[in-house]
Amino acid sequence: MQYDKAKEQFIQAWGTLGSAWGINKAMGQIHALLLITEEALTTEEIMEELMISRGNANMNLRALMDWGIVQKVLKPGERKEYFTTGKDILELARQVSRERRKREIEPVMRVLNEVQEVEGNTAQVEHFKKVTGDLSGFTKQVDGAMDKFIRSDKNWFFQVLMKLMR
Amino acid sequence: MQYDKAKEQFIQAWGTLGSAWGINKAMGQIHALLLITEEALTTEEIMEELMISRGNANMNLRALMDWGIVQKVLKPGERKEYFTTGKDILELARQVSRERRKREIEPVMRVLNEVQEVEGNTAQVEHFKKVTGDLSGFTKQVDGAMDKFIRSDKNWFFQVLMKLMR
DNA sequence: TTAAACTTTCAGAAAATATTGAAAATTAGA
DNA sequence: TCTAATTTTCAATATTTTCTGAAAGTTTAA
Repeated sequence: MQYDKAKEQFIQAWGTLGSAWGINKAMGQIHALLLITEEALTTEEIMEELMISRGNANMNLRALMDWGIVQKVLKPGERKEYFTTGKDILELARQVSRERRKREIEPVMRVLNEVQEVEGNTAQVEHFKKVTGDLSGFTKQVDGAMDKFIRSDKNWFFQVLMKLMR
Repeated sequence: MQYDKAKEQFIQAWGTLGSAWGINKAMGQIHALLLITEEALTTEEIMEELMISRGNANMNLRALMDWGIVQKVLKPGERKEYFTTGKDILELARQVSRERRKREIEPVMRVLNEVQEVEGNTAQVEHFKKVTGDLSGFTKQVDGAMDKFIRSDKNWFFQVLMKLMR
């Protein structure tokens, strides 16, 4: 397979995968492009490569920086901003976990705790408490595991996976 | 908190959470409603409760059945179809993992493998192979862990979490 | 200062996605 | 068979999300 073809396919796939995970296509594609490019790129280069507008490129670069997975690089003597992303996949996964935990798990836990305060002792209410309690318990466990993963060093994850697999 | 209020909030939250995970709002809400309702419900009841159209209810119920997390219940002597969902949260998580693995991990692994066949030995191509190779390795590990989780019995998961946490 | 280089914003346009509702299809009993 | 109950489909519509491009804003160096 030709490099250009492979690159194109990879960028395309990363964009599509993003969509399934609530990340928009352009954001996924910019990230893919930065991943496979060793040097940092300017907004211009990204616009041209992905054929997107300046506004779009700018917005999604900022979003990626919000997620903490893209960094701004300033080159001495240059006015333009360059962008790059870490090439360490495990660190990437950790950062994504960190953000999703903050953005999704925390709000869900808050709601689950609130609704547990429901009054009454009818079968209906008891059932409601049971289900939301179970969800809450499960969520807490997952949250704890994510926290551990996020704080862990490089080796921990693979060691754990090894243990799980055997 | 009143039951109706708690119910409303829970359904709302479940719908919103779904959106962040590529599942549409109505689908999440129907699932939430079935979760907290012990008895199976008809399409009519779901429409009324969530104030959605027949077409919408029907489509999303079918999607939920596709995911394997909602079941059709036929009551003897009744013409209408009733719907329900399993109340076991761990089993739910397992089923969702099973489907996401099939729908997302498999396609990504396929692309990553294809794209590795890129020709050339320039620094650019070498870097591309390195990054996609790393992604592929990571994905395989995650896939393996998910597979294990999916096949595991009820106790396994909590045992593992316990191990991770200490 | 000034002005060129560059970045950000944002209203409107376009595209993608979700929803409706009524017609068509299916089903089961008379 | 026929018909009424029920489910499914799908074109039209509404809503949400994303994207564009030009104007406004900011920065730096002369």
